[in-house]
Amino acid sequence: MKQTYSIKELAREFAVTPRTLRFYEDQGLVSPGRRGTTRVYTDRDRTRLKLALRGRRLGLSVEECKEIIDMYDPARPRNPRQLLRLCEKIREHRAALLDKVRDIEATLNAMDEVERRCLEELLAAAA
Amino acid sequence: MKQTYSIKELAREFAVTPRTLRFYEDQGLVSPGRRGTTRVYTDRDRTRLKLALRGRRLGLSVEECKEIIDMYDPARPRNPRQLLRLCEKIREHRAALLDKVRDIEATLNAMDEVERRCLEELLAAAA
DNA sequence: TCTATAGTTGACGTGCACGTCAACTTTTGG
DNA sequence: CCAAAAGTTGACGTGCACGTCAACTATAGA
Repeated sequence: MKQTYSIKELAREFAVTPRTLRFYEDQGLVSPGRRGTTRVYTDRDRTRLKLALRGRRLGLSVEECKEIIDMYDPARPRNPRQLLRLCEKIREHRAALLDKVRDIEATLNAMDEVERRCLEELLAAAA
Repeated sequence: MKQTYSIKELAREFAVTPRTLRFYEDQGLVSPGRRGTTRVYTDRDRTRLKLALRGRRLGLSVEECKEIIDMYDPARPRNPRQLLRLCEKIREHRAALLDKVRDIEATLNAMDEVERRCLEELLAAAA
């Protein structure tokens, strides 16, 4: 459990370029500290990056990732009204993710069907 | 089961603009016929659109959607070598989709955790 | 101390996926 | 028959997510 990371380290770990990490900083997704002029990423930055990249892979925009991650940030203090809003948002996001799961399932089913026909044809060709 | 569709009809059905459908045609994703100069979409076009938009929602590029849809097209004749390639590709795509499912599951778990803490806090605030 | 390596800030470029006119033609309902 | 609605082809604009220099600075190891 290292506490800090260089930009190169995190870029390599997450298979992105330093440019991407600087871009995400511009967008307010992470705010690494500085040692002199050099960026120093904490575990919190690393976690936010991990979540952001996960969101990106699922097709979310950087802005959407930021909003969600900010909202879910456990360090953020909240009043009951905000907590209710958060619960609401969670339900929305969950629904959106379940929609995606349905898309994936539909695609997987279609792929199974194609594969089945594919194997059938191979069998017929082998005869 | 209508056989043909206007550009407006399909745009409305899939909640995109006609511009998008023309763009997809430029990219070779669909090739509707013409009645005079007006586009006439068939059920095949409609199916390809449905698959394409599903792919888009999952974060694929239009080009990727096209490749996959072309490859899976049942109307396409294939020799055994191509069939084997297709099976290979299906395995790849399936693996990619399962990766996405894992991302979604991880996100859902994180959301459950946030919701749990959220409800706890609400409970504490109510006391 | 000197050099190689890593890091920094601009600033401009790029590919993608459309949006947004404009100018025009075509089709359809009254 | 004629107006309104729908459709067409360019062509340029836009927002996003970085890529790609350039020019410079900081730092660490021999």
